[in-house]
Amino acid sequence: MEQRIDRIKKQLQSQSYKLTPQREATVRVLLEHEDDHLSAEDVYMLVKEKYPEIGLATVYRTLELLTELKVVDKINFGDGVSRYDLRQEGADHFHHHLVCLECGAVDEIQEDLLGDVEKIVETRWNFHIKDHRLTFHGICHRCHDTSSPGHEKSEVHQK
Amino acid sequence: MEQRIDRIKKQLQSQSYKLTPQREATVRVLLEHEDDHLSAEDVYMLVKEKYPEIGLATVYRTLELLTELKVVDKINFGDGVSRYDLRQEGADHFHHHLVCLECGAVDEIQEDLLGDVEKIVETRWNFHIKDHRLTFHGICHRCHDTSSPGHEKSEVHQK
DNA sequence: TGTCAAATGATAATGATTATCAAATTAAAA
DNA sequence: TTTTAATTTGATAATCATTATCATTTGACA
Ligand SMILES: [Mn+2]
Ligand SMILES: [Mn+2]
Ligand SMILES: [Zn+2]
Ligand SMILES: [Zn+2]
Repeated sequence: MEQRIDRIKKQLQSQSYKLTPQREATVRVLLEHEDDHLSAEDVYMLVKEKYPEIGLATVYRTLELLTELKVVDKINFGDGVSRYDLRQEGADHFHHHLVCLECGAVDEIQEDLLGDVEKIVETRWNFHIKDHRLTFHGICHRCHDTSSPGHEKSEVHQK
Repeated sequence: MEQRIDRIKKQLQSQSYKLTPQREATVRVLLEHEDDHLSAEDVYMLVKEKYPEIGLATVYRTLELLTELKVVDKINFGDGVSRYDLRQEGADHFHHHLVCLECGAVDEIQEDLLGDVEKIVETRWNFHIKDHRLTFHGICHRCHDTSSPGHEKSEVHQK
């Protein structure tokens, strides 16, 4: 955790940005919720618990900055808000998502899986890939397994 | 074209919706701009040319309805607006997109390409796929081919 | 300690989308 | 054809996420 923050600090400083207390508090929230997909508002609420003076604009600015530095990825699942997803350190590709239409859960796929597809796109479309977004919509294993009557909703659902 | 509209009409009627003149005008605009990725506002402007009395709210409602019927897919490329993309008739999967970071052009990939990946996701994650969204971000063939000095921007760029 | 750019927080502004509601249209019933 | 009831529409207000503004604070450094 501390090492992770330290590396982000160095990354900021390498572009002559400072790791202010507000920025650090925001990064800590992101690290502590690595598996979630928080909106700016979500992050704001969580940071406030530890750093009540922080302003919403600062959270937006910090998330914007972290996106620029590729510390986080900004993603949109189609419910009118942007969500921010911490990148795996050293991962050269953004991970994929499984969005459940039943319970709203968002699960992650860290494996690449797209190697062959990207090779085809690069050569056949002559398109030089820098990044990608892959999201599957469907029924998650929890909703799938459970027989229809009275299966509870996941707590990980959006909105 | 007329046949295509006729089939959409039937699809609407099968759910007891009417193909009103406003809806037909909207569908025509979508068909005439099949390769583009229009925002609601874009559609509104274009429909107004043929049907000036139409209201913006009606366009939004029509696009919403067509999304429900899976005539169009709603997609978000990360510039604060939703875009509406006519589905290929009979295609069981939404097509993929290539977004150029240089000129903003959005190209389409109609081929599936994801067959193997989906098989893996279905079995290994026990996730029942209903739909997907795949977008590559990178440098398109036009910007790639052209040597850096003075290559013009595509007309297909967003915003 | 004094200086200056960077960063912050409060708040106003913007812009896309949605909600509201009275009027118009439509299809079916009488 | 008239009546009726439900659907659809257009104008406009409301909402909500995000961005812009600006006065104040902070931090690094001379
Ligand atoms: Mn994720
Ligand atoms: Mn498309
Ligand atoms: Zn589920
Ligand atoms: Zn390009």
